[in-house]
Amino acid sequence: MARSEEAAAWTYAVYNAVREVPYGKVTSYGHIARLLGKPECPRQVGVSLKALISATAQPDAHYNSSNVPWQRVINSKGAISPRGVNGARQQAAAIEAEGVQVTRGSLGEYLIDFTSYGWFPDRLPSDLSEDDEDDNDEE
DNA sequence: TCTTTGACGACTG
DNA sequence: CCAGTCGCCAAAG
Repeated sequence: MARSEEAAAWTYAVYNAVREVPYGKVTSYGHIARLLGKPECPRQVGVSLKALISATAQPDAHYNSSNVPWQRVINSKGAISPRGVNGARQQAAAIEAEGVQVTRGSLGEYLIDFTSYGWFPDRLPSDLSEDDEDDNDEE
């Protein structure tokens, strides 16, 4: 498959995986990458989420900022990635709205306690269903 | 067309 | 604990 198609497939896979993060829970870019079988590409997860279309621009898009819980993905340090004061603040507000406690670091970072809110399953719930077949080959 | 820059993260010194 | 390196690769300059 062509590179562009692979890129698109990866992006959709990221969106689908993020959709499985439960309400009120958070996970990391790296964990999403690991769940998708590409542990070396946490950065590409960020690239995909960055490309997520805003719900305001396209309310009916199959994937947009309102039907993909992008706010539940933070970095491995348990902090909302800086990227721009506005963006981080916006994400903090969105995740707090789900009841997740967000604290401020000494440098103004938004921190979330993985012990209380982390979601790090070994496999995606949607993949577990395929697992009840007797023989299947993983990816 | 080539170079830089990131919503990252594991590893090294 | 902090800083630098590397893998990855789509966008932006």
